[in-house]
Amino acid sequence: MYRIGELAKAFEIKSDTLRFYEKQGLLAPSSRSSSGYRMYTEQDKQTLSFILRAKAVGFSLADIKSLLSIEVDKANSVCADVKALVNAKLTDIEVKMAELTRFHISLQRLADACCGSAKSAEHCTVLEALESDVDQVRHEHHH
Amino acid sequence: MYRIGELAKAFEIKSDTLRFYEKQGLLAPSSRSSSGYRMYTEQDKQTLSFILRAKAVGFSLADIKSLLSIEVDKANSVCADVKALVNAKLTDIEVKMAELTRFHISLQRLADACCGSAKSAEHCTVLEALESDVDQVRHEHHH
DNA sequence: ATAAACCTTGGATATAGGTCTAAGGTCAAG
DNA sequence: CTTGACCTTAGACCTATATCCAAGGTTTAT
Ligand SMILES: [Zn+2]
Ligand SMILES: [Zn+2]
Ligand SMILES: [Zn+2]
Ligand SMILES: [Zn+2]
Repeated sequence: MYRIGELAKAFEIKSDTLRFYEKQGLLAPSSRSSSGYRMYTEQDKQTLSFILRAKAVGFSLADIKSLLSIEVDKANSVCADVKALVNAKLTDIEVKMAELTRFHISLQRLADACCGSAKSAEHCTVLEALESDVDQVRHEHHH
Repeated sequence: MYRIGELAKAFEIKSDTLRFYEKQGLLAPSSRSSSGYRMYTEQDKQTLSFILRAKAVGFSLADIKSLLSIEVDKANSVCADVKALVNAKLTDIEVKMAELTRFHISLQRLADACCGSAKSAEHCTVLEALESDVDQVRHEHHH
């Protein structure tokens, strides 16, 4: 069992953030101590880890809540609902990954084309590489 | 040449957003009409496309500005600087992709394990699938 | 027994990224 | 030559996601 400050420190966030998540319905401690302290279990810690990872890849707190709420509501849901929600999130992720891949290709092409020397970048065609639709970027490089 | 409203409409954003990007130093129209209207070129349109794609994959406007500024500053930069910045962004992208992949695996595992039927999801172990570190999720599924 | 950490409610402030309003000027169509 | 769409600026306002602070009280650690 972790107290709020311990859990916060473990993830390098503030206690305030945990109270905030609680208010937002994302993560409530599994119990309170007799003196009223929030007591977080390993399970809570896992959930927090999930929340932070989801945030890191661009899900909003609302998105995350909807994922977490599957658990809460599952007594009242049917598998078809669960599966539909999960599949929707899978699609979101696939879209994000496709965009990232596209970006990576552009930037990689640029990095490859740039000599990386200490000479002026005057002719280094960054934006061309970034903006053009793949394939036809020419790098007859300078210097 | 596009007027602000035309360009905005083409990307389904507000004219306000374009003015905002201009104030933030992200994208200024190449010229103004005699009456002061912002006039955007094809090149500007390409840059906007770049900005929006970068945003869509989670780069902040500040990040994007730093990428765009390579172009602006390149007369004063050397290839080494350009390459360093680009490589840093490549690393960012790789990190995001790794996280997304991890997420995708978790969710996919869940989707696979869930029967998707109209029966109660009471035993559908969503959070277990989401939270556990890969590999050891057991789905001896219900019903 | 004192400090450090925690609790509460409630509100202020911050940052990012817009979105809207007010008060006016410009332009194309009928 | 009027109407309605579009433009200008400056600044107010909004949401999401926190972070901080106040005031007053309790608990835990040393
Ligand atoms: Zn170069
Ligand atoms: Zn070079
Ligand atoms: Zn199921
Ligand atoms: Zn099922």
